[in-house]
Amino acid sequence: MIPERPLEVLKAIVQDYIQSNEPVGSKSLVERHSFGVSAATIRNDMAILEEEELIAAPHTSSGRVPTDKGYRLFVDRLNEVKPISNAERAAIEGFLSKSSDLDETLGQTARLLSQLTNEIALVQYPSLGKASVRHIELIAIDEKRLLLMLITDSGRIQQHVMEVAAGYDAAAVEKLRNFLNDKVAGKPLSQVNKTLRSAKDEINSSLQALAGIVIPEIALLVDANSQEKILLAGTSNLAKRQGEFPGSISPVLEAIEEQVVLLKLISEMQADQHGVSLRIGRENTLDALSNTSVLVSGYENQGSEVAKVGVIGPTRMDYSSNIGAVRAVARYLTQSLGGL
Amino acid sequence: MIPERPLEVLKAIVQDYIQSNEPVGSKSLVERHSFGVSAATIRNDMAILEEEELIAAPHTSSGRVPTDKGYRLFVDRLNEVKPISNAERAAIEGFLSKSSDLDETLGQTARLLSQLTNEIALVQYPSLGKASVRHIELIAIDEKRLLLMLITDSGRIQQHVMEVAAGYDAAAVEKLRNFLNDKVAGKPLSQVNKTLRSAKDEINSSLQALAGIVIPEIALLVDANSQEKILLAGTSNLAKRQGEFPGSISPVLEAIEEQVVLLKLISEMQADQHGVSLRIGRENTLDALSNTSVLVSGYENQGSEVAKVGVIGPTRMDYSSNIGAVRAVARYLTQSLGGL
DNA sequence: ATTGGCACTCAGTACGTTTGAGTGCTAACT
DNA sequence: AGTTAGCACTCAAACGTACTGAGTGCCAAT
Repeated sequence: MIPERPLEVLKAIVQDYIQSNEPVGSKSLVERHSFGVSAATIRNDMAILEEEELIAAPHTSSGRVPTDKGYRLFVDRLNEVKPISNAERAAIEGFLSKSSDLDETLGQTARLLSQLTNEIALVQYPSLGKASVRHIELIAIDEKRLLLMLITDSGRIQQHVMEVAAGYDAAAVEKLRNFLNDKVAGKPLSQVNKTLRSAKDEINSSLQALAGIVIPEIALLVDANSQEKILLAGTSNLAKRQGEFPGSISPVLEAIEEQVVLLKLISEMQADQHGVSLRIGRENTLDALSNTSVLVSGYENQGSEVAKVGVIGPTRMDYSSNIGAVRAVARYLTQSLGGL
Repeated sequence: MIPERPLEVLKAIVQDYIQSNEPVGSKSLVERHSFGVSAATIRNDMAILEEEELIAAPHTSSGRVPTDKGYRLFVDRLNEVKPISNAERAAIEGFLSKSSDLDETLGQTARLLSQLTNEIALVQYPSLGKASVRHIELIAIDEKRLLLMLITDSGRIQQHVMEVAAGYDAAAVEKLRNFLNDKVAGKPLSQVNKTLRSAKDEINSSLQALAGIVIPEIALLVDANSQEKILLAGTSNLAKRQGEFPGSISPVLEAIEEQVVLLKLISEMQADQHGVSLRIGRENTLDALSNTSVLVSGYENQGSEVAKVGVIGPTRMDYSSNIGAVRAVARYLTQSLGGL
């Protein structure tokens, strides 16, 4: 395998390049790090690294730049995760403690993470794939309108207001609610629609009219529920650095605004030993993201449901800090949601 | 005042410049439009326009570019609003008809408008300033948790799940709900907190513990309610055109991600004769937006509440089309929300 | 009021030169 | 065998110079 010193050289190259955004050459390397050997020796080591495709030269005689493979080795074997500073920790705690509802909390989290990392932050809404119905509520708002609520065992609540023909009966609403809860409470969301469809016939004929309105609305809520969603923040962070970014940033922005694609991408990613999961450059199957790295960590809502939170930035990102920040934010988010 | 032909020339300059993004000169002007006069004459007219600061030259000998003042005159006096195409109308109707809840609808609207205009779209959440409480609902989810809901007369619903000390009484919950509704139903949101604070003493002592938990939560919901919010879409549209954009786009992105500032800006804007409201370049008090125009129109939710929807783009934007698109989207949005 | 003519301006482009950071290789050294 | 100094070589970027052409401004003629 590759001997020790060349690996140290790779580490130094990655660090210097992340800092300066300039291809780094042998001379500046020996100046800034104390290898105890001369530039010529470093050059030999760099030749080895280049042989292994861990670094590459943008053009024939220039400094070297890490390849995706180089970053990967760096992250996996050379990089110590930098713990977040106390100030940052305080910021996270301050931000998340005053959260009120889920939307608010996730929005805050995204903004916070984008400020912490100076990258684009993403927060996936908790998936409801495995959730089941805790309760269905029907409330009369006024003479013509009913409020339908769907409460899942993960604590997520969705509601919808329906117009119904005037003059329904309060007792009927009560009856229908009890009927519905009998049928679907405890059932996983995925089975709600089927269950209700087959139960339709059992309904007391006096309730049929009302049920005919309510049941399709339940179906809508269930569908809306299972549709996943991603929140973004800090898009300007990418724009701010368009100079340091190879190529154009607009395909990147387009790609990540395309929720479906992004969801697919992050759902494919499996957590590694750090509890975080990282795709570097072309490791992303998306062409538009071939110059960016995607870094995510899972967080938990109510102990079981899991979704992801993370950042997207140039492959030349500060992995040490970002991994620390993403991990910390995911942890605090889990904590904050547990208490919701 | 300025005679007729120079105004026609200004119109042509604006149109050509919007199309080509090149400073436009007298020669190309006579080529592309049939003024029936020679380039030299057009030059004289251009001298008048320059005198009036309606156009300016980027450098001594080059074509002319409209100034903010030029765009303003163009929009106010020369521009016919281009009605949206049938295809676009169909797209809007298709999109908005399948909306389910408010969040969904507004999100769709933002995306739609950004696609229609190729600009950044913004949608303000309906303001709740004048809304009042229709109903407060308290529901027991399980032994330890209560669901609190706040329903306003505009149909917006907010909910929050609270942990309460185990072993509260179902009857007590019922009582507290009735008490709360007696006190605040029909009251404007702005008075809810005050009313509840002064009503605290009237509460039956057996309910005090529960009320002590619930009332602060209501306050939180009210506050969250009155906090305004803006949705953005199509940020990549700006990045896509960074080439045609003078200066850097990142201050712009930063500015519009700063909700507070943006809210202040659009709330200052008053609708003009077209039902839309437009700030061109430096007319925006924000420095960061000195190269952009902000175009908004009001929409209505449930007949009275009003919020804004619009686009942000370079001053060099297609005002004809964009005004048409924003107007149409605002109209359809009002319509779609009316039926919610 | 309009026009053709003309000198003038200046961003942009093309092209050759210089500069310097950096490489790769070899031969000497430990 | 690993390390090093030395050196020829490469090439992007910076710089300088010249050229081009779209466009102006002005004047005298119509």
